[in-house]
Amino acid sequence: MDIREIARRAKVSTATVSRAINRVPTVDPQLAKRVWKVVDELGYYPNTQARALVLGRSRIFGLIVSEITNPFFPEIVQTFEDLAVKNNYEILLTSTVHDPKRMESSVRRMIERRVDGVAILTFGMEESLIEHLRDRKVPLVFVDVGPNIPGIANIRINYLNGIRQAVQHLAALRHTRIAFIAGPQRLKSAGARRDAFEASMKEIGLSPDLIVVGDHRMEGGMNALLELNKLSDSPTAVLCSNDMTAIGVLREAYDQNIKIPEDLSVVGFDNIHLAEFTIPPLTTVQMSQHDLAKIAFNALLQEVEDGSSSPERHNYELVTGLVLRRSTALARSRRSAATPTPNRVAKSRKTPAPQ
Amino acid sequence: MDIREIARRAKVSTATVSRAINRVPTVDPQLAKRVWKVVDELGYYPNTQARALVLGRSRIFGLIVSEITNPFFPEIVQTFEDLAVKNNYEILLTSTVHDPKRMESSVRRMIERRVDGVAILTFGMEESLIEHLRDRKVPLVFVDVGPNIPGIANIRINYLNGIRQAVQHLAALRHTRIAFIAGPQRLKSAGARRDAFEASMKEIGLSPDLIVVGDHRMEGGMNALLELNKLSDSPTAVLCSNDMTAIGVLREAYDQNIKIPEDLSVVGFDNIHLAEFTIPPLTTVQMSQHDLAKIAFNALLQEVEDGSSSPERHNYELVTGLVLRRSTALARSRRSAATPTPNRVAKSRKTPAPQ
DNA sequence: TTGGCCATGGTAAACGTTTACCAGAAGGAC
DNA sequence: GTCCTTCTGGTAAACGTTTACCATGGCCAA
Repeated sequence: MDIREIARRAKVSTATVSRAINRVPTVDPQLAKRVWKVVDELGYYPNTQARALVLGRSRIFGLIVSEITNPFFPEIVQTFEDLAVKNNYEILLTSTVHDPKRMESSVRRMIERRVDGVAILTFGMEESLIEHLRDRKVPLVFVDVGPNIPGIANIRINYLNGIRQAVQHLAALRHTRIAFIAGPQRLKSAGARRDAFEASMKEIGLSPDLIVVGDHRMEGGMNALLELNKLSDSPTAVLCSNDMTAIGVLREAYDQNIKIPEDLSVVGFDNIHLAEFTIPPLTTVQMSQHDLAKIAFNALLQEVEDGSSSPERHNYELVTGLVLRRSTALARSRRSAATPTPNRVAKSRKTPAPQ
Repeated sequence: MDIREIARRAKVSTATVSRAINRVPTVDPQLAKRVWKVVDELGYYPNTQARALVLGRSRIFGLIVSEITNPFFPEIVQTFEDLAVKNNYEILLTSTVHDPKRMESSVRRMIERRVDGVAILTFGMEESLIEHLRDRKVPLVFVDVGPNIPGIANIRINYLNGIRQAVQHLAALRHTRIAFIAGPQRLKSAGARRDAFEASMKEIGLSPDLIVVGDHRMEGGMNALLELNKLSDSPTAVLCSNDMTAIGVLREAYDQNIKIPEDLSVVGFDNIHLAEFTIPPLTTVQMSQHDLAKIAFNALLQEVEDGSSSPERHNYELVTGLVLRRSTALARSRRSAATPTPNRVAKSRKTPAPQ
């Protein structure tokens, strides 16, 4: 169904229909009413791609995340979505699952669909891809230390702040053997967290040598704790590069019958909603997903609406801070050296579902 | 940058460029090579909206979920995305957050963007909205008992199967006071789960009267357990309408110092990835998100590619089954009636993050 | 009455593709 | 050499909008 169809039935021209629909004030109220009547009767919806074609604006924002199944991201996506509906935008979501090929196809898809802007929340993206976007003048916003390409909005995250609080919190609880479970090495954001950890440790005269790398997922957290416990002088506290890792640690500790927080203090990072519901509830570094999404969206919106990308708008900073819950406690004066008895049950109980 | 620009530089017509790009075999290999060279040099990407306009196909599928922050959905979205890239589709995601207004705008957006099909994974949608879509001949696929509109593909979920297994499992562990924490009442899917519970209980001669309603979120699970424990004859086992609810139950039990599974057996539903990482790991009814997404996607794909919507393809069934982990155990012969001592800490510890 | 100005709506071009249709070249048969 | 066929590539219309530009008609002033 056409705008022409509407025009025919309302006995006006397509121009008038278009004007009526877009509420151009110069159109006679009588005519407008006639047009709207037909529109409603026929259940006509304008074709956005035709409109986009002539307007040169698609009203679509791209959102590239690294892994939608990591609960960190859905919270961002939801806020982004909320803002999108409010502003009459769509969001084109891609999840790169850390795969370079997928990153490439993400970027390609964004360009082919002629999105009006892209928010990049995946961290290991090749610079060449980003330049590809920049060359087409697609407004871009980066979260975190993106490659330092001039003219691209960056939301810097102040990791140090929150991580320093976490480390000092642990130190105040008399922990000295504090381990860090890092994220995937190629991720800049993971690197930044790790750097913040090292800096914070050194600040208070502790050596940040207990570092093992995970994968920002629960599985990695489990393995990391396993590894940490093999050490002769295993830590009394672990700081994790993200909450999912911490959840894995909690889980592995349960298997090993290590009591949290009595035997081991655990701190996460991100403060995803879930962190309030772990057992025990997770002390973690907060970084507001909501604010993050909001800043990203508005940065894009401004750039496309104003056209201008004033340089002072190009740097945003997101603060982080510690939120205390129940996964941290005073370090034991002397931690028992005996290997804790595992209560891991036989594998055979993990019956796969019939299918 | 245009197809015309390419044509000019390659010294051919736009028709040839189009044909070369789309790999039409009748075009001379020499010419094709010339075209591709220019395309690569200029970094040209076809404009999909122009293409969609003339083709009458947008290569976009709509995906309406009820709450992207519920971990159940991201797993579906991921699979959907995977299939989308493979088949050169985009997905237009909307999250209705149980808001009728958002459902309406979801549908409107889908239509305006001229999606080629819609998968509906939100459950309380008004029939009128659905008919709106059907009237425009948009291929539709429903998960679960959608309204019974003929000509719309339905993925029926066999709840009874899995829930019966769960109930029988609990009964075999000598539980007789088995409670059910239902989902939001207006959700048909939640209703179906509840019905399956009631039927399964009756089958083995137990009365399904211990039912309290939650919200399919962790908060609701916590409240529900609170309520259940107020009862004089509180249950020794709880079956939850979804895993998030179960996670809430676990969490509340922790606060109340109720040991899982010794004092209380807990069973979830959905088998989200997280269920393997709760404490204790959650026994739950499995329903493969992956399969679900796959079926939904393929149903849509077939309908748009074949055009035909053969009726036998209109009904799919997804099986469910129990997966045993560690949140269930033998019922205590006599459960202590004493109220368990809460170990809930003072509220003041829940320090909000600085901001 | 006539000329000019405003207000309003219509005509048609443009956005960037695809493809039906056609034109021209090449080659073969007579 | 002429005609027919085949193969390949070009011309132009179409997809559904928006909007610059123009036409019309009404009103007022002289």
